[in-house]
Order: sequence, then C-alpha cells, then structure tokens
Amino acid sequence: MPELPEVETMVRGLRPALLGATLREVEVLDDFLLVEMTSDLFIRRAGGAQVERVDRRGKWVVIQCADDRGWIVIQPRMTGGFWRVPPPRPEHIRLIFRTSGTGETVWFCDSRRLGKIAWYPNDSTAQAAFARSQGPDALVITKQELRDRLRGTSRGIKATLMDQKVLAGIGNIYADEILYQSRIHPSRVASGLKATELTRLHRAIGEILNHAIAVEGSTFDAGYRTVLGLEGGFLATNAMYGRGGQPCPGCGEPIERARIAGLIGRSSYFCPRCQPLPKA
DNA sequence: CGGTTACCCTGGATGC
DNA sequence: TGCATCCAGGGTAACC
Repeated sequence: MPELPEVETMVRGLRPALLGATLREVEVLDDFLLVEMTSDLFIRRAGGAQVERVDRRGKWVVIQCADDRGWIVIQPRMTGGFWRVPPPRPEHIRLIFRTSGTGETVWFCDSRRLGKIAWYPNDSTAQAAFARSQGPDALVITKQELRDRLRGTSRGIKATLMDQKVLAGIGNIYADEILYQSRIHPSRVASGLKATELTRLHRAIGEILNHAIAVEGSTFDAGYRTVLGLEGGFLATNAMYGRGGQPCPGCGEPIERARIAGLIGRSSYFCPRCQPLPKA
C-alpha cells in the first residue's frame, strides 16, 4: 500500500522526530526484515548515530546518518509503516528507535513482514543500490525522460508505470488514477502513446501524486496510517481504485474491474468509455 | 534479453 | 463455531 504519497507523508512526519536526533537505542524485534545482517550488526551500525537527513527515494525511506557513518534504507513494501505514537498492534512492531535530542520514540511496524531494512556504509553504495532498483523519481521526472523511458517496449502502459526501474514511486492505486485522468486504457502499449497522450500522462502523474501527498495518502481497512495514526484522505474522493461497478465520475458508465496481463494478480479499475482501447 | 509469473508473508473477508 | 480458501499488492528471482 505505501506508494510514493504514503512514503512522502511518512518521511515528512518522521523529520520532526528524527532530524538532528541521536539513535540512542535501536531495538530489532524481527531480524527477518534485515538485509544481509544480524540484529547485533545493525544495532552496532545504527546505534548512537545522529540523523542528518530523512528522505524518500521512490517508495523507500532513506535515513542518512551524520559524519558519513552510513545510510539506513527501509522499504515498507505492502504493510510497513512508521509510528511516533505507540502503535495499536504491538505484536507487529519490528524495529524501534529511541532517540535523544528530540526524545521521541519511532516504531516501525509491518504485519506481513514483507518490508526490508538495509544498511549502506556510504553514499556510493547507497546510490548504487538506488540505481540498481529504481529509475527517476515519479515526482521529478521530466516529460522528455518519461517519453524516453516508455520508448521501445511492447508492455502495457500500466505495467510499465508500475515498474520501479522505469520510474520510481507509482503502485497499483495511483496508476489507475493517473491513467483515468489521462484517459488512457491501462492495456495500451506503452511505446505507442501519442504526443498529446504523453503530455496528459506526465501532467496527471504530477497532479495525482501531489494531490495525494496533500491529503496524506490512501488508507483502507487496517492498512496505512500516518505516523500519528491518522487516516489518509485520498480514497474518500478518488475516481477509480476500488470502485468497480460504480458510475464513472466523468460519464456515468460503470467502472470496470479487470485483471490485466503483465500485472500478475492485481486488480485494475478503469472506465471503458473514457479510456477506450483502440482495436488492434 | 524482454516479458511473464511464482513466491515471499500475514490478516481480514468470505464461503461452506 | 471452525476450517478452508481467497485476496491484498511491493519487489525479487526464476522462468520461457
């Protein structure tokens, strides 16, 4: 669930607790999430470090420690999330930072344990990890970059938008909203978009993601919450995701829910009238 | 090599 | 009430 807007909201929420603070005590409650290191090693690396920056890269949370000590990179993936207040499900706590400086405690919870916690010793190893897994961030990619990255593939546009190596940050929910606003069918071949469609797509990426950040992301069921435990507002007024069978806000046609090739088992929601698929 | 799919994991919803 | 099944989807690895 945490896509770019949720992770951006997390990072903004974490900064008051972590920026300039010292990670006085690091507690690992589940070493399954740690990437190629033991709990003891991670605690030795991060314990006592001062936090210099808290940033987002795609869907990843990046905590840069002062004095070139190293980088903590946390991938919330499906169900990971941070808390600055005691989390409601303590059995899902995987990592705790107790700080001095701000005196706050930060909890990382992850019910499904799909999240990852990595350590990189310096800028170049961290940047190499980003380059291996991620293309340009969806919030800053230019139209020309987007065009170049969609070129030469026969894949569908939705699968391509969700490929983090093409551009980083878009997942299933926002892909559907972006494609609806762009009036592009999710199965369209990514390299076959017309110039006007590419312009609409690039604009929609920025508008949808920035709007979602402004309302603090998407919450449904027991999923994502802000660091203070609040629900995000995006799905209260969104157009497509999760609205199969409801009338399209643009034309009234029932919203279609389908499984689209190249997206494994994920559901796609779109309006068959506003997002027509040209016959092959 | 590009594209597709199985799988990692758990909790909540649904079905019998 | 209890048990089985399905679904959620971010990301990696194996496969064709």
